[in-house]
Amino acid sequence: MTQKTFTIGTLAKNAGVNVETIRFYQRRGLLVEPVKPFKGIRHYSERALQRVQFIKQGQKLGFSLDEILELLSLEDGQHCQEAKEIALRKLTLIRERIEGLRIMEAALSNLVESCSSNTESVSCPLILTLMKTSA
Amino acid sequence: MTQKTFTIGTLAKNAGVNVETIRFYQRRGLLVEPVKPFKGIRHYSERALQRVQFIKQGQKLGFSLDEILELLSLEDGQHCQEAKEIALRKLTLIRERIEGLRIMEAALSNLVESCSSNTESVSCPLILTLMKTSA
DNA sequence: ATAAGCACCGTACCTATATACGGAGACAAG
DNA sequence: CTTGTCTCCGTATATAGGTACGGTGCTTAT
Repeated sequence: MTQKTFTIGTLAKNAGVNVETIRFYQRRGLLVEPVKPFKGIRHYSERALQRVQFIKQGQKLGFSLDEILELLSLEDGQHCQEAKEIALRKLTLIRERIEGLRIMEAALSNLVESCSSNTESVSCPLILTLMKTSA
Repeated sequence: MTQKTFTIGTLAKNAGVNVETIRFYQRRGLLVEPVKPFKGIRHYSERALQRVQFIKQGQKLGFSLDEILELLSLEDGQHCQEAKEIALRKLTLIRERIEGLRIMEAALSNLVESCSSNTESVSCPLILTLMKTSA
């Protein structure tokens, strides 16, 4: 089984990020810097690519790099009790976020609908009102 | 009907933010700076408070201030066609985000469960694997 | 009528998350 | 065996989102 590997440049390209970003993540401890062979260049694994993709996805979902670091620590195998605590904390946060997004979703689709039955101007006090209830 | 009003300080306190943050939001156009009575101080409405709360909630849900500005523009009454377009764009984004969060949620609760039946160490390749499918 | 506590304002500074730059060495293609 | 394209590394700069500072001048309680 030949393991696919990347240079930092191809890794970055595959992940859709800048080379400097990879180096930045290494400094931040989000990625391990692979050993550099004497007089050679570093090689990155498929797994490293997955990690970068995970980081980007995590960011889209609203997590900070520090939070993502915690999530990645789960991936690395942990003592059970600690892993469970982290996971439960994140679960709570995630569920709250989903709930908040659902409320926004409802407000917006309501707006779209009232907009479709009305060619004049619309406003959406709904957004504020709904947000209040969840704040 | 006596309208409740706030000074910038009480507004900030009620919203749980710093006074400077209110001023910052004004500069960014997220809040209107109320007129300043000659030789007096500005007064903020209940509505301004709701807006600040909305901004903070939006941030928790992963929106940038620019995105929140767009969402707030819906609140202000808009020409219908434009409002609908904005709303639909945001709806797509929100639905994607919810979906991504649900995947994370599944991965994490799976981890918690496998952790409960196992007092040793655990790892969670699930997270990466699931993320891959959604990336 | 004076001292405390805000409001007002401009400007400076801070943290997180990158992105850019510049010089030196590696490597593949012609 | 040169030339162009990488990598490597340290350092500098950029952008978003605040937060702090310092001076001035209201109001308000004493």
